[in-house]
Amino acid sequence: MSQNNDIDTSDLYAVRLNKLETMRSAGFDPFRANCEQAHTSEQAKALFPEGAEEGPVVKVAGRLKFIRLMGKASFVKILDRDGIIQLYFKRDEIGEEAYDFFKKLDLGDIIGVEGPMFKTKTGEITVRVKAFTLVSKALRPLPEKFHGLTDSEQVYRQRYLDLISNDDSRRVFKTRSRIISCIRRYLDAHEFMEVETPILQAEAGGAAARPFETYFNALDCPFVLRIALELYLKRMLVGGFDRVYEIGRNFRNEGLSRRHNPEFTMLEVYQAYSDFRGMMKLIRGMVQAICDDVLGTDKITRYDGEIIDLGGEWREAAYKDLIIEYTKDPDWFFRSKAEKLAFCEKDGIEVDPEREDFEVTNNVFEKRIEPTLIQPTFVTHIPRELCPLAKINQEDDSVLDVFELCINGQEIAPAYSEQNDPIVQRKMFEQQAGEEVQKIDDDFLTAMEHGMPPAGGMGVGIDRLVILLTGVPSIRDVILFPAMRPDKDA
RNA sequence: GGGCGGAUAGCUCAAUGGUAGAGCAGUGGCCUUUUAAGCCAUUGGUUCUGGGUUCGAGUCCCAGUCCGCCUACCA
Repeated sequence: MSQNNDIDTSDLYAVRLNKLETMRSAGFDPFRANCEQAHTSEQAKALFPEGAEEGPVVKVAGRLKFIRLMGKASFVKILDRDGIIQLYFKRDEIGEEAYDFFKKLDLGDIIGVEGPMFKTKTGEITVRVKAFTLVSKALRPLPEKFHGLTDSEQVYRQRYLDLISNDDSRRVFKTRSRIISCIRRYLDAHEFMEVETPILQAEAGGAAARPFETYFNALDCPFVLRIALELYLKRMLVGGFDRVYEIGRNFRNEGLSRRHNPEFTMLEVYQAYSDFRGMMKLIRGMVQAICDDVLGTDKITRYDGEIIDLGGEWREAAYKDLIIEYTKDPDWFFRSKAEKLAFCEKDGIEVDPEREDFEVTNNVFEKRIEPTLIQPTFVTHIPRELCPLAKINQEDDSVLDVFELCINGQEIAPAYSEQNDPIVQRKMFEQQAGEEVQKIDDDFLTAMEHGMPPAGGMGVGIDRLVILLTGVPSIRDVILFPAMRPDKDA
């Protein structure tokens, strides 16, 4: 085994490529087709007998994250899907040739090892390596071992590097996955059925948002990516699948922000013979199940240190009461638009004066009230203009039988007693259509004319729920590959 | 779309308008229980791109690219 001495030792890639060629020319394959991982780092540690000095033989595998080479013996740490485990390589255990090979390994290389476990003098469970193999050579260096990767652009574009080097990022995405499986378990246990509806649609319905446009070649017509799940799931109610849900991606061709990614994951749930009150129980039960099964606590610490208490009953507050409380004006809803605009101006809330009266009020809600709703709050009795798909309240026809669940200063889940009167539904759509909000979906109305059972329905923004439950500040922290401009250098 | 901020070694970061540095990583050596291991030596730069001001620009000015934050759009 002779190394090429002409290589530039400052070129990290060239140095590693040279090592790789040296191995290959010595007949060693640095990229194995397989490697037995009999135990993960956590499984191995769990096998260690309480109070003992020595443990059983384990086979673990993972990526080299730390190397502490001390002459004729070394400690290293490898990372696998469960975390980190320390390995001890000793020349007298594995022989001089193997030890020399070990010393050539680089941070980032993936190895498999076998050996009995022991405890170091500081009590750390460690594998005493008897045999090992390099199973995949890393040709590029890892990010800085202490600070990890912080350059946000690289974190998003090369998320794998973020996951390798930042523990908290690993925690967040594992938690996200567990939250979603917990939601499925919860809904399945409540006899809901998971369905899949079209993402490619001729018309974007169920919400008012600008869709992404595409073209369906075989049908020779323009198509869009869905902006909501709602209208197809309600067709399921008509079809007799009276408890359905879908967890899927929605696409909205709009701006990006700390709370918005153009593709985002929605859960929508529909339960026939229920209503928005039933949805309250469902969402609270679901979130508290996640607290129990995934988080092990119902107190969430936000990135700014504030505690959110998800336990017990949740506050209920009527939209109008919140507005009156904030504006300190009991007659707010009898004021003219001009008076409301004057209030906004005085309060520093930017509003387009062309907006409808109810939109001016809703601006006050979104800008001034919603951000203050940190503790879970069901906002009820929302003005009818704000949603064309919900039932109108029987006592007060200016409001809807709906709630918007706000936690962490964000809207987490809106829920309705779903509109099932096709005549009223058409009228509501037509009123909206005047404001060029959404096109009337005649197929949907036809379905409803066949009779849709009374039902409660709810949409849960999964990304925002994960933001809340993991305590991170931005939606980009909970989406593996957030939307970004293509990298020209790539 | 608008405002503000950022971009320097593979990574994390320094550098009054005056010779571009440190730590980690790398390379060579020492070290048989380390914990961001330690010690000695050492390689590594189109300072995002393009213009301009200046005797002299990483630093000042203009334009652009990308990223972040705020804002706007967003039921």
